Parts: sequence; structure tokens; C-alpha cells
Amino acid sequence: MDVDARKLRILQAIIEDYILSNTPVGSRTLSKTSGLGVSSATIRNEMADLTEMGYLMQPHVSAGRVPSEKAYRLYVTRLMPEGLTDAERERARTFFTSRVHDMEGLLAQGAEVISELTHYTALVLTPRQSDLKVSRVQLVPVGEGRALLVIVTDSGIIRDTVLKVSGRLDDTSLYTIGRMLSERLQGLTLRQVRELLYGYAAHSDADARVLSGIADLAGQMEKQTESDRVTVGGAHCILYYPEYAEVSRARAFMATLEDRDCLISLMRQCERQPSVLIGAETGIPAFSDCSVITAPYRVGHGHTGAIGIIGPTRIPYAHMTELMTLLGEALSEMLS
Amino acid sequence: MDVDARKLRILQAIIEDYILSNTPVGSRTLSKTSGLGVSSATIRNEMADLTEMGYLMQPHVSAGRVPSEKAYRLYVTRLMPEGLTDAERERARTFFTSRVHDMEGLLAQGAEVISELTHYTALVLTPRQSDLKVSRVQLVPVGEGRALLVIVTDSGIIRDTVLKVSGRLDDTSLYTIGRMLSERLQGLTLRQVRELLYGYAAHSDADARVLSGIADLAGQMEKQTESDRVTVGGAHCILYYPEYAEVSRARAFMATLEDRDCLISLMRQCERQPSVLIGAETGIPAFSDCSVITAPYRVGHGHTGAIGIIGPTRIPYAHMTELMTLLGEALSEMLS
DNA sequence: GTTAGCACTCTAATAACACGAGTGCTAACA
DNA sequence: TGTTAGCACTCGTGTTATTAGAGTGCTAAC
Repeated sequence: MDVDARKLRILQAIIEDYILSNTPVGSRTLSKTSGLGVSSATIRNEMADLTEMGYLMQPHVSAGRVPSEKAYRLYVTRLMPEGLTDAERERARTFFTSRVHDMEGLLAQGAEVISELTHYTALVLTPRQSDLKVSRVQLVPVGEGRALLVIVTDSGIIRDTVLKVSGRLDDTSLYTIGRMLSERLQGLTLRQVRELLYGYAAHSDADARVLSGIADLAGQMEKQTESDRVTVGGAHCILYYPEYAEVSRARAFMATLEDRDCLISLMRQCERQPSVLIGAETGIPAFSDCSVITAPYRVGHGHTGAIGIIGPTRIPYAHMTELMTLLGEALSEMLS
Repeated sequence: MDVDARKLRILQAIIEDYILSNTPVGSRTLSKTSGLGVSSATIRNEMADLTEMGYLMQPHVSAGRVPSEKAYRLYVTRLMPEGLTDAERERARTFFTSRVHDMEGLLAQGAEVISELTHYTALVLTPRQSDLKVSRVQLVPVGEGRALLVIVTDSGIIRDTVLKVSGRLDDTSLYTIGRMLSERLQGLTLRQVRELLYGYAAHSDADARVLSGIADLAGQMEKQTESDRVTVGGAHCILYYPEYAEVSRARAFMATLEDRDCLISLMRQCERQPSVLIGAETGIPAFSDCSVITAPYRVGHGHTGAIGIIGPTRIPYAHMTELMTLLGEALSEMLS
């Protein structure tokens, strides 16, 4: 049995109705509202077929049909219409201008702001930082035995870590060491810097004498550069959806939102292009009834992060995919 | 009518029973379990008095009694027993050692970790930063037209802001300017620095020529230093309590948890000494059925932040107040 | 002042029931 | 051959009635 044009139209109508109503869709309602011009009996026959093919499910015998994840997948890849009106599109393009200005602002408020716009829980993932190239390094003395290592990358992103330094180094010598480091590290990626520092620690040359525990530094950098950050905004938004009226679900969802590693690996899957993960595709049990819609953004030379929203699987895909993509682009412009 | 010793004992028994059971406490149960050695009828009489005095409430005529906020307040100030066992006390003292090492770590994981220990939603407030004294200032060049202003304070806390600088300043001249700034600003509080910078901007002397928009800098600092940060951990914990089984309550709670300003002003009330805010005392509508238990911690010379937990009003006060105080002390030691 | 006894109140749980939305199937129709 | 009207059937939802039980307040006796 194949999915002909009429089946697709019916499926689309069911999905769009269900997204709005969160109620199993019956044949009678559909024949009246969808404008397909066929009777409920015909639709019933088609629905029976679609159910057999796995696109629809019935909560119980005398209920209407509910789209399956497979149906949403089909919808997203094959029959999703244009989502936004021109006005909404315009709004999205200029949305960040008055709200987010730089990377720091994005981290602090980005997720919140996106969630305000979309009314869905929002996620923001920082660009992968171990691939950033060092453009400049400086050591800033910070009281006895400590120095602030400031690493400026080619995208203008600044990473700093407080280091323990041995002995009584005055400002000038720290400054000199900083310049030396700067010369040697310039152009390397943060990952290479890390490896180099590990090398230094092993060989114990002139610099190693100065910075006690340079391996420590590398270790600290590893933590800082690998553990990219993800922020969450509008966590409460999910609670507007009756799917999460049950506390135990809400709890599982909220708990998972606090598991940074989990969120990072989720968002990492999506940093190349706009993408949609439906239900089980997320790979996260607590999100198995959720869909995640993401879009990448770029900072500087090809470093990409991602923004996204998460909601029940009956999320308005057409609308939201387009919106996220636009927001990602707007963000890229803003941050370059 | 006064609250005599027996009334107090009965009230205490009711409160402690209710905290555990979340069920209105009846006279019969109480006379059997509390070990007061009086009959249920006697207890009923006392309960009637306590109800009249506003310490107890009845959800309905044929239900047991529930403690009022007034009762909890009395309990906290007058009749709260020792909360922790020696083992728990020991655990609290050493709790942070393997988990949080510095201010940065506290911000990143402190709330999470406290919530794991207590099973309540946890809050961490950073020390007020406008009172910090500058011990050192440095300007770090960061690509064209920008410099990183690093301000090290006497508590070792580091604030940095990216500034726009005019013209083509090379590293050396920026370094020199940094040293000049450092000399002038040392020992001032961040607030004073801010005011000084505003003054510079107005007078336009040598330095003003160098740093374009120095008022801008002051403005940026204002944002950075005034808006102290608060982090939330274990938001989902509140959902374990049947008081929050209703979604609308959960939603209001979660939404308020994302309102940083609200949380900051809440925690600011409590940074002097360990404190307990019960229900309406929090001053926050969404928290009017919650209690907040906080304790201060110190970083360096008298700068205090606060940690806290938030739960339903039937939170185990005795246990939690002591625990928070200990954790605050442990944290102070760790961060000094 | 304390306690036993008792009538009364009110919630929560259970069961019975009617309603209605929706289905699948059959037979007639174009 | 595909479409549609009609109809019997299913099953969840909401309503109502009923009951059991916990707890109270009051009175009278101790």
C-alpha cells in the first residue's frame, strides 16, 4: 500500500488539527473542517489504511486518531508548508537587535528571550571552543601565587582561567612570560594549546620552571574548552501543555533540563544545520515525548553554536523550524 | 489566653507530624503517637484553643488540624529542637571539599550540589560586588578597537568587561594605561571606581582621550557589579511534594525561579545571618506557600553571599536551618 | 481539669448510569 | 471500482447516589 496524494492531505490535516487541539481527530470533524470534499466514511477508510501503515494511532477503539512519530517525521520531511507570515519573518530577523548584543549577552539572556518569543522551553549552546584559534594570550597577576590567563580567540571570544603560579613573580615578569606564550601559541587551536602545554609539562624547559603545575593548567583548560556551555530558558513553558500535567512527567523533564551533559550532547547533534528531532530520535528517555527544533548560528570563522526549542511532539513544526532558522541567522549576523 | 507549656508541646507534635505526613493531624492519632499522656478529648480542647489563637487551621469541619504560618514562625523561633545527628553534621562540614573549590565552581555547581544533598530546590547568591575593593587593574588587548578590562578585587574575585577603545593602541601602551589605572583605582570599591570613571568622562582629561566612551565603561560596570548573580539548582525537587502536584502552581513556581531579580532581592534579605522566611514572609506571591531557609557565607574580607533552599512551608525547619548554617560555614572556610 | 460517649459533619472512594463521539462494516450508488 | 449513507457497537467521560471513615464539638460524669 502506498501513501497517495489524498492520504498525505488527510494526514497533514490530522497532524495540523492535532497540534492545535491535542485531541484525537475523528473522521466526521475532519470531513467538515478540512475542506477535502469527501465524506467521513471515505476518510474513515483512509484513516484505517494510515493506521495500518503506522502513521496514525488510536488511543482506544472509539476515539479519533493521533499522529505517530513516523507521521510527524513524514510531515517534517515531505509535506510541511511555509510557516511564518511576512510580519513574523520580519520580527524574527530583527528580534535580537534590542535584546542580545554579544556572546556574553546570548549566554545570559538568549535562552530566556527565545523562550519568550516562542513560548517553548529554549536552549542555547555555545560554539565548540576547542576548535577556536588563539589570537593572543596574556597573563594578569592576581594576588600572591595566582595569575589570570586570558586567551583571546580569533572569533573574539575570551576565555580566562585563574592559574596557580609558583614563587613571587612580579607584574613585569608575568607580562614577559605572557608575551612569550602569546608568540608561541598564536594561531593554534585551544586543543593544540592544551596538548602543547601537556608537552611542556613533560619536558620541563624554561617555562615549566616558571609555571608550577603547567599540566594543571592544561587540565583546567580541558575542562573549560571541552565543556561547552548550554543554557536553558523558559523551563516552565513546558508546563503549559497538558501532556505535562502529570507531575511525574514534569519532574523527569525538569530533572533532565538540569543535566548539562545530556543537553550538550543533544544539541551537538544539531549544530551543522537546522534540524528536528522527534520523540525517540532525541535519544533521551525523558524527552521521548518531546520534539527538539534547532538551528545553528555562526560566530566568526565557521565556529558554530546552536539554538533550539523543546516542546511536546505536537509542536507546530512548520512555524517553528522556520522561526529557529531565521533566529539562528539573525544571531549569526549579530555576533560577527 | 496564653500558650502554656502543654499547648506548645501539642503544637510541636502537630507541626512535626504534619511536616512528615502532609496530612491534617487528628486528636486521636496525636494522643496515641505523641506520648503526651493525655486523652484525645483533652487534645481536642487544646486544639480548639490553638485554632482560635490562629496557630492551627482546619481544612474542613471533620478534618484534623494543619499548622498555620504563625505556628511555623513560633516553632522556628521558640521550640525548634536540634536538627542534625553528629554524622550528618560531620558530613555537612566536609561536604563541599570534593565538590566545590572556588567561586567559579560555586556558581557553576553549588546550587546543584546543595540541592542534591537536601533534596530541595537550592539557591546560591554571589557576594555583593559593588562593595568589593580593587586590588589591581589590567587592560588586555583583544583585536582591533577592543580591550579586556580585568579588575581583580581584594577577595580575589575577578571581573572583566570588554571595552571599546579608540585608535590603534599597541599592547605596550595599553599595558601602560593599565598600570596607570591600576595605581589610581587601587583600594577603591567598584562603586567608587564607577563614579570616578563617570567623573573622568565628564572632565575629559588625558585618559579620556585614550578610552573613547569611558562613560560607557562605567555603564557596563554598573550592570556587571550591581547585578549580582544567583543560580538555581534542583528546580525539579519541588515537584516531589504533593503541594505542587497541580500544574498551575508548579508553573508559577518555575516561572518565578527564572526571575533573577526576584530571587536576588529575596536572597539579599538574608545575607546577614541564617534566616528563615515562611510563606508570605518571602514577599513573593508564587512563593507564598513556600519557606526559604538561608545561610550566609563569607569570601575574603567580609563580603557575604548566601546559600539557601526553598520548599513547601512544611519543610523540616530544625534539620534544614542547622544544615544550611553549617554549609555556609563550610563554604566560607573553603573560599577564604 | 480530664475523659468517655455520642451525634453530627464532611471528604474520599466506589459504583451505577447515561451520553456522546467515533469506529468498522455493509449495502447501495455513481 | 471508488464513494457514501446508515447502523450497530465500543468505550471513555462526566454525573449522581451511596457508603465508609475520620474527626470534631458538646455534654455529662469522674
